[in-house]
Amino acid sequence: MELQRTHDWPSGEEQAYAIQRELRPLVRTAPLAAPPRTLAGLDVAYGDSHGGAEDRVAAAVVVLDADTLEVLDRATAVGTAGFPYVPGLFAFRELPTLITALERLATTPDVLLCDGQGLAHPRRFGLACHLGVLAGLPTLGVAKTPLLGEWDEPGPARGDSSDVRDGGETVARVLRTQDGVKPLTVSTGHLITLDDACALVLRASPRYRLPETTRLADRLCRDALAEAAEHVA
DNA sequence: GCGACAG
DNA sequence: ATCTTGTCGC
Repeated sequence: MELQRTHDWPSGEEQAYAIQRELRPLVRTAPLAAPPRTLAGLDVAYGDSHGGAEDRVAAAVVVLDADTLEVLDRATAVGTAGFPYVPGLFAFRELPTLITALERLATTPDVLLCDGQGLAHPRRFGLACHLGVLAGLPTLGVAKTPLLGEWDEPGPARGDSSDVRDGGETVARVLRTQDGVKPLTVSTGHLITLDDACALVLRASPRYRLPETTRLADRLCRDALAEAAEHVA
């Protein structure tokens, strides 16, 4: 698929904040235009240290049939993080390599399931929102741990959920994808509603805590990283 | 000022 | 994210 190269990559935090201020108004929370036929999972694996801008990274995208969860397409890319890990600026670290992987996809997915936050972000512009604007596609954020907000503990069963509130607004929902497991934090990215985002995450998680999209993308980017490592040796 | 902080 | 043994439970 093709992506729009909307902006140059920031070299420092101030530039990164400026880009977030500029792009945030473009985010739209809206019902899906049509029932998605395909879902894409995205993830990134790290090679070297732990937070530096020079860290080796591998990104992966896996496209699944929205109903059968059968794998339809996949792509990977290896590169450098290019930005240090700063909570709130996380997208600048993973997006370059993720975008390269997306461009190598033979197809265009209907929805992108991102590893991290969407609206549940200090400036309401997490990775899922950012990628949604750049790709012009519906996106949602699925995070294993929350970044901010307050919420009540959801019920113990699969499907139980509770809204996450921050600064007087609902920014996400904690969602139990299996009985008794720790809930995931789901938030809207772009061109989707929170209800639809949660429904899709639940549908993509028939057996494990994490959706099949992220599980498969996680495996694929780890493999890509290992393969890149021995390509050197 | 202090602590917390997606991956 | 990543480094890692044993251990509790279905």
